Amino acid sequence: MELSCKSEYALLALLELSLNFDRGEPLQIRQIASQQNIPDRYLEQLLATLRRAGFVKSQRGAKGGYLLAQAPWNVILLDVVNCIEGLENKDNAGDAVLTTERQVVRSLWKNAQDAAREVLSAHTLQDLVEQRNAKHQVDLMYYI
Amino acid sequence: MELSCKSEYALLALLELSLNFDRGEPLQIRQIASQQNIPDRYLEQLLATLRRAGFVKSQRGAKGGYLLAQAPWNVILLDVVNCIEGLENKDNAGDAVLTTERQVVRSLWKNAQDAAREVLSAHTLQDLVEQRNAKHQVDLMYYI
DNA sequence: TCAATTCCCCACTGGAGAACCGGAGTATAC
DNA sequence: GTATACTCCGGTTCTCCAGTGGGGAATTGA
Repeated sequence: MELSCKSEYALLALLELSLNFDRGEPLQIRQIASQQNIPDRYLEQLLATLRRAGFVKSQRGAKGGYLLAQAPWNVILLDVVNCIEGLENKDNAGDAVLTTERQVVRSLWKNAQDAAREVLSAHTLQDLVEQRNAKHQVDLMYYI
Repeated sequence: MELSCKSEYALLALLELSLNFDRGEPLQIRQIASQQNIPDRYLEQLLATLRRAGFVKSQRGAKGGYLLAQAPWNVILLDVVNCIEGLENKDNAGDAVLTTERQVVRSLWKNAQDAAREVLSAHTLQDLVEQRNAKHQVDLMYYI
């Protein structure tokens, strides 16, 4: 459960696509990448993962690009992170038997993990959009 | 914020030391390691870190070993994890200016992190000891 | 039809950190 | 004064992240 560059990039890309959701026009990798200072060849891979997981749709050819596959308010952030982070289910039954102490430590850790997950599962892309718009207003006021 | 082997090993070692806290006799690396299936040469490094951070005391020479430096109910688990995990404060001001979107994503992530930290900061080694004792009882009952 | 554009797929590299091993040194107990 | 056990320093192996590169396929527009 760590926010790697990967997840951050993915969330940023989805956020950009959310901001463009109404227009219906696809956004190109290049545009998203330059907007958010992400290496474009790398972002390409992440978008491929997001596409395979059904978060975005792609459109090939000239004037192609990426579109959000679902409305922003239907996309749970936890799902995105799980998808991008690979969601490796560490099989506890893997290495034979765990000592009682190990079980206790693991279960405690699971509690902490779940607390973090709960936060992520309580928000959607729409929330990010709204926060970003609110913050954008504030930033503009300071600018003036 | 991830439970690496490192942190798990450290917590297990401290848990073992907690179980031995009343006796006042030091526990040797070898004993802890074999008890919990931890490579002993690796555990040595972790205990060194814990010693430098003041969580354990060491005693050299024959009949030496490690002792808990504080009572189990005074050791916050979050502190242990921070100590062992290195607690790298990622300076957001590092790479110049962050886009509004990046700030929003980061702050959301911070919320999730804090939720996890809160769980860890709410428990001490004593809690682990109690859970382990309770679970041990249950396991014994099943065994009979 | 053809060229430009854009996504698609596979493979590779470089670096960082995790996990772990070995050896020489040093303090302590008996 | 010797065996015990920690201490410190270094090295190795492995995996994954971050980023790069090249060739191929689909679509648009002329």
